[in-house]
Amino acid sequence: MNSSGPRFRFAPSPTGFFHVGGARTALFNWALARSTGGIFVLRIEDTDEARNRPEWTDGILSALEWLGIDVSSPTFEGPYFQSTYADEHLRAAAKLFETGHAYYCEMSPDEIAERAKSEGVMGYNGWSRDLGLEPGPGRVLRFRVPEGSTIVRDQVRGDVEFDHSVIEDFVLVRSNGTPVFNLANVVDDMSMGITNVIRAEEHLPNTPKQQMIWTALDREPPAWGHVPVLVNEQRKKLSKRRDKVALEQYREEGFLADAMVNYLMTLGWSAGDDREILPWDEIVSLFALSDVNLSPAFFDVKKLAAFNGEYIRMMTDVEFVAACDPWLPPEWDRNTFAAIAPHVQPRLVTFSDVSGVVDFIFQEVEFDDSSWEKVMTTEVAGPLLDEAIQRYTDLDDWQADTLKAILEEVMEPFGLKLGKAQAPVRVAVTGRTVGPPLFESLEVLGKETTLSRMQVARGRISA
RNA sequence: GCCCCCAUCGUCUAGCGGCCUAGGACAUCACCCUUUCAAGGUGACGGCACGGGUUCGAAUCCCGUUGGGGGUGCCA
Repeated sequence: MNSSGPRFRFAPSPTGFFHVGGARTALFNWALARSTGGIFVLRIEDTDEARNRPEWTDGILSALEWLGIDVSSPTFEGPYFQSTYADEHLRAAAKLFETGHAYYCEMSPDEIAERAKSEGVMGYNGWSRDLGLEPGPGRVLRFRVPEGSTIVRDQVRGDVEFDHSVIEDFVLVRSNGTPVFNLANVVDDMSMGITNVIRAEEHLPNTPKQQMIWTALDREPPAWGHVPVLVNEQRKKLSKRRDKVALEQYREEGFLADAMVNYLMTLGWSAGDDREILPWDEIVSLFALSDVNLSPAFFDVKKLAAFNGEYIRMMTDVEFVAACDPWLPPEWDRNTFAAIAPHVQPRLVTFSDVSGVVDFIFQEVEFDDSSWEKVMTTEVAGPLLDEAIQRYTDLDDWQADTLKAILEEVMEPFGLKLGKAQAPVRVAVTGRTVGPPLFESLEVLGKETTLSRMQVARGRISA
């Protein structure tokens, strides 16, 4: 364990999927841990009993791995589980009680609401503060918020001051004896030696409370850093109810981890020059909290897609073919695919689209109605196909260049340009008006299949 | 309601008092290239929320207004 460098942490609560916002927070922490020679601690905050599935932890780990956060590297530490530290949380609670920083309260939420209403105050107003209650069933432990104010020194937003008069005596331990987030979080950070807490802005209002606990426990609070939240098109915080936030979903749709990582890092941060596509190592060396923006950023899938296309085009042929593999039906011949792959690479946005682009090579053609309507109902389609079929039938040198040259000869009497002339052949062979370059496709498809498809299509025109 | 944060093209951002006639990227549109569609190239469109200050000089500093966001749990 590195005891000298800074110790960052990422503390997600398991929910069954990995939130893209969480991914960004994790990445920010990871980048900082890397560039400072520090440690990235993973702590699963599983104290809420409703959130407690062992397999969800595996999901978090594999999501982190996918993002390039190497859980087996010396920079990584954990995972720790908050639920296993309940004793420590309670010990801290007892200490706070003993030192007078906390007190017991037996008012139920209903009672509090009632009394607040009748007295015209906002929430809990410290009614049990000086009752001197001892611990007991049905009693919660509350923090005694002192007079004054707390200044949170935030590395991304500067100093933020909170007046204690607007912070009520918050609960540390529930009436059932379990610790609440604010307490558990702080105690864990203490015992794990956390020096830097970098998290989303939604935690900023919690921070004065947590800082008060640090101080009450006689410890120096960590360096805070609250990064802006990610929002949807309506500028609301990304929520799993309404928005597509599961990292796993993007992964399944064929987004590249590198593209996702690069994109996420540019949300609220930029390298400073005019580049946004840049390798992770460079991001690490350039990233600084002081350069992080202060306003919420829209998670724009369109731009993510653009990044993805960019990353796809940066791949070598071999890398591209390998990357496509999981998205291709196992029975499709990989050598055949490799032959056409260079032509599909610049046309792909996500890998989930790949099979739909080349399917005609591996399976029966299905004629797309509107494509057929568009090009096969013209007067030239039939005669042109007849001529092309005949010329192709006599051809032995079945190569893209030759196939193209022949069609150019064929089209001449019709007074067509290649763009128009290739259309009937394309629809005949692929079923659609759009697709990979035609003659290269025909070459890959082979003479026999090409010709039989052209003949079938020719017959269909007559019928 | 109260507390806190924020405010440059539609979006993500550069800008940290003069280099700004505000730069880049995505999206959109046009043209070029072209074997359809992409990719690529060129270009266009488009922004400092508003009002006061401060200053010789404000996108940049201060105040206010407006707008947006976050929080306000015995959730995390």
